[in-house]
Amino acid sequence: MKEILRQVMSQTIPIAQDEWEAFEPYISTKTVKKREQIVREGQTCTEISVLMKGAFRQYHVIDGEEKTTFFYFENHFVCNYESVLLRAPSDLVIEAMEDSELLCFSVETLERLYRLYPKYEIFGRLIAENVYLCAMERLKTFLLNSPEERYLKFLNHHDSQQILTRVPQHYIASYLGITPVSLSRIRARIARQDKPAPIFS
Amino acid sequence: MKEILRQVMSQTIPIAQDEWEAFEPYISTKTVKKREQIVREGQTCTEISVLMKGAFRQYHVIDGEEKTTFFYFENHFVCNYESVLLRAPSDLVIEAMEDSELLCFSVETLERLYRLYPKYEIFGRLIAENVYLCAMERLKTFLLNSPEERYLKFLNHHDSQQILTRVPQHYIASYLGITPVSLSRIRARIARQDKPAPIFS
DNA sequence: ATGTTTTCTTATCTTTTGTTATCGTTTTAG
DNA sequence: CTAAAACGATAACAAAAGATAAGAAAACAT
Repeated sequence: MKEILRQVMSQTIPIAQDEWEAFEPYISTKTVKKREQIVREGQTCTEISVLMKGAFRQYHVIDGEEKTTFFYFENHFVCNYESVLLRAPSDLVIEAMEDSELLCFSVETLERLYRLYPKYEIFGRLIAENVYLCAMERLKTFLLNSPEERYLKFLNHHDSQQILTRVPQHYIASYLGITPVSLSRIRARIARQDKPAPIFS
Repeated sequence: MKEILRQVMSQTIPIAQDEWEAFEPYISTKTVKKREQIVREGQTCTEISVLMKGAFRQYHVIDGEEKTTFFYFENHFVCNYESVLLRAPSDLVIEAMEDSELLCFSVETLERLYRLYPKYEIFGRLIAENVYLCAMERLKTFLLNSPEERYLKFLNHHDSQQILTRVPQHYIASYLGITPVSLSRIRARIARQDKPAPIFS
């Protein structure tokens, strides 16, 4: 089970046996029911998780409205990275969309590893660089693409069959920065273009 | 002169004398005329600069149109960080808005320092974490704020007197993800609210 | 200095998006 | 299993934003 985390981490940098053994005992498992929150508003995030099974969404509450800003799926790191880095209370919620299973370790543990093994410092940098690239990718779609293009890119990025069945559409709309009605229109427009009007009308 | 770079770097982590001396000889200066490009489309970015004097903007060319996506001012690092990290050709241009002066060093130099002094590895991580926080801050304004709120936040973030005189308004509009006409309307709306209609009309 | 270019505002028209409401369907909870 | 809630498509109307053009003002070049 924990081997999966090692594999996920090894995607960035190989980890030697002793380095892994200093880490492994500090990893715990967590099971979470649908709608449970693993990061709450106002609470500082001190744990980092890897999602083994299930799905989460992240949202801000603005004027009583939930604005979905991120999705988490299998094999991805789940945490409010901003809250971790700034040691500041979270301004967002991370909530399970399905019953889920996680591997967890504390930020404290990671920082201890930074000091013990320089390689984990590199790991920390690669993680930061990686989440930066993701954030930029996402930012660029807002600056350079229309909502429709944004939706199509979103589908391409994920397994579009899977995501459309696992994630309610109005969460996706929020994620794309548009209203559910608007997304519904975009979908109708795309469907119309894919299947042009029949010759005999 | 180069001391300023040391100061900028020391904002993240203190740098010892020997660590600095391993770096200092590899820093060069560069003067750039207005409209000159220091990062070109299609070219991989291999240099990191610190802006001593002047101002730059970063833009993507989409359907022949220049979409401004970032501004750089004094004491900030200037580079296409994505291109640096991925060692991939730049999809954007970084161009001087004013005659400018830079301190430059190569990515190669930084990576050599990573290997020589672990502290530079930490420095690299802190830089990555920092640019991530900036990217997220910006992303959130698109997801959570209206164009008008975005404009007001933008003014608060910078010296609003300065930025409005140094940066053409249509660049700002592009940066905010709206058209110049739209920004002009927003400004008119704000001005109207600030100075309500006189009693005698 | 002066003619040209760039920049900003404003007006008009069009398109897109948001808002609200309705309806049928699906999901959820007791 | 059934009532209630949530979800998605669609329509109608309102609001906002884009496109375009015209004109004034500022910046720029020679």
